[in-house]
Amino acid sequence: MSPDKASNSNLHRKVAQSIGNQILKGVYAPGAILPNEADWCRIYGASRTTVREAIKTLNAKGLLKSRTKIGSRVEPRENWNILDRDVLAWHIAAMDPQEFFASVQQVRKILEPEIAALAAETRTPQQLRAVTEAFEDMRSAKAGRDSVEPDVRFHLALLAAANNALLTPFGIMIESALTSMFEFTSTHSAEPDMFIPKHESILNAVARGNAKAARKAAHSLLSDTDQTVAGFSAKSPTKKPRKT
Amino acid sequence: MSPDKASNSNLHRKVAQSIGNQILKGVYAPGAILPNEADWCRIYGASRTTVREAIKTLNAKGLLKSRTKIGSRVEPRENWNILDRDVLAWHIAAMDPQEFFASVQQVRKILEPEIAALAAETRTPQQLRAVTEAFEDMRSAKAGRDSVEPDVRFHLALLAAANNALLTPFGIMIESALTSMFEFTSTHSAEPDMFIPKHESILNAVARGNAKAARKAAHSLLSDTDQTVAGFSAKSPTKKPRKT
DNA sequence: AATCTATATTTGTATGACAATTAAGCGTGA
DNA sequence: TCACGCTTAATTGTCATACAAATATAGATT
Repeated sequence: MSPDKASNSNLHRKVAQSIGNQILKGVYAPGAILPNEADWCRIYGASRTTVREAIKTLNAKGLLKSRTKIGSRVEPRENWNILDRDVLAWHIAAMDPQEFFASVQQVRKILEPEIAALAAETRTPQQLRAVTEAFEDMRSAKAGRDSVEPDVRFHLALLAAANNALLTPFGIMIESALTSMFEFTSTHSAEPDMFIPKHESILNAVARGNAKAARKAAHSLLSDTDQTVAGFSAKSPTKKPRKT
Repeated sequence: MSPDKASNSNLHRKVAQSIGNQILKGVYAPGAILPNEADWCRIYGASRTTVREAIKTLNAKGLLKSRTKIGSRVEPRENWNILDRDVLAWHIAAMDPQEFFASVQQVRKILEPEIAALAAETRTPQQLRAVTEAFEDMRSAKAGRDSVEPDVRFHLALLAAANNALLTPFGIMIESALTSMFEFTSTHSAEPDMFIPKHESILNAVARGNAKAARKAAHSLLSDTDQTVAGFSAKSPTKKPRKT
């Protein structure tokens, strides 16, 4: 059916991506049994070795559980490693964008202020320098496609400076969200300059070690982002919602 | 060296667990190149097929990246899927327990109040029922080993009721934390009865749809948990800290 | 009706071979 | 001396085939 572009080499990777995409799209729902390995071999024209490696990959990401004589069964959603880079990409591809942004913003509003606060309290000089550099690059890039990479880097550096390993998986979410959000903001030509001072406030608070101010500044930035999202949300055509 | 017990069947699983454990222990640091597949075959007395499936698993969890002619290189920590069930288990095995609990509590204090608030706002009747049932089971179990399972279920049901897919990975963390925390609280004979009213407050707030009260109740429960952790932290012998 | 047994299906493991990729060393020429 | 291209060797990637192990299902037995 869907060719599932997957330009990258590595056959087992392509197969994994294709099957993963189908699972996230709901072609195979949680609880369902997948076609067996021989079937996949025929479908993709690949050897069983290759197919098995693909399926092992999906097992490792929590999408499947394989058992002898049974086959591979799709796991319940709560076991999926949604913050895995690949799984998140498949998820985004399968989901209504607005719904996704709403989920992301909800989580960001919970986490990022606290991340900023933690960063203010625990950042090392090195970590502060990383944040600063990202900010400088962001400012000098000014606008356009070049500003998105430092922007992402800024938020990731902040996350790293929070010094809590259990929070790092959110880096992938932030990365995904900011880059795909840029697709919209650039199209809709929202001015990026207004965000620079907000970022600067966070940076300064973290530099001063002022957790409270960092929290507040991060909160303020997110409110602005919220408005941007709401802006293109209102304009963009509504996709049919999925109930799952 | 370490036999890495791994009682479960499936040879490739055992191999993956063993290698994964070694990576989390720091035997192979980020950036390092692992022994090649032929070496692992000799080490574990397994076929290359099996070893490759194990390595694919670790690739899928973000611990490794394999490339032709290079071998498998350990990825930087921020790419590790730390909230994956296996990775988290290896992490716990490798880490100083106190340090781990500190990280967990930090995250819980950030997330759980907001999760409770979201649950109050968005829970379906079914989801509320799941939370209620968990609470009832918890109350009837009273104490001992039987109370930990409903306790975990309570928190997971709450998480599900928050209706945000991006938060679900934390279920694994909560599960891990509560069960291993129980190892201590039972040993140190902390009374579990004092927690029941706190859970009840959360349940009631969620039932009433009162987000603010739910947030406050969850916060209050966590403060108590904090004290318990601090309690056995003070008593338990200090392990030598690891700088990583 | 219940229990055991045989069987068939599916994943799990092993072996051996060759392809594809590419780092590193070598050589050639400017 | 340096730069560039070529060869080579090391490692993962893919394939084909065979057999082992687990276990749901159906059938036989009591």
